[in-house]
Amino acid sequence: MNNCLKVLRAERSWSQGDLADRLEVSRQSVNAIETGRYDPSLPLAFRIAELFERPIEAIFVSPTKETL
Amino acid sequence: MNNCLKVLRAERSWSQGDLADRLEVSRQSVNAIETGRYDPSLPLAFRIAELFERPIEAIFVSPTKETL
DNA sequence: TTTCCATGTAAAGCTTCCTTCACTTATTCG
DNA sequence: CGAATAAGTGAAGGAAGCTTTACATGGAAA
Repeated sequence: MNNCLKVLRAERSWSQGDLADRLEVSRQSVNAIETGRYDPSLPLAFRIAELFERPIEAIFVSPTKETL
Repeated sequence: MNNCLKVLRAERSWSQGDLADRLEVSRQSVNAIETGRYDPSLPLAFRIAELFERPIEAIFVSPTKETL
């Protein structure tokens, strides 16, 4: 599943470690999500959405809704 | 995590099995999510949101946002 | 160059999600 | 009554998310 975590993070000049601390997950988890190796759990997706003050749908893009 | 799947499903007079078919998961998964035994994965949450034509946040309620 | 920080990734292990099979209970309908 | 459908749950196993430890690479800055 595509996402714009990297962009949102860069806008704030946060490292992956900074973001991981705020989300209370490991730096490797943030990296894996950003590089598309796996999707976050729903609870983690909610924490991410709350942190960036955006709806989940504005951060993660369902594969069935990708632009063609 | 709280959700209103059961209500949305009842509004359409679907059984858990009906909903499971539309989501392409097992009936037990639908039941487990409805009864709060576990949260759906993010991809499944997207399919649910698309099926009911509502944002994820209108169906699932983050524990950090529950009404007190 | 050397040091420092950010990033990417691998391995092993645990937890959570999801499956199938199976059984139980309740309700409805003939 | 008996038959059928819906819902809830348990067990066992596979897949995915997340952890810690560890190492490699690249860029910035001294």
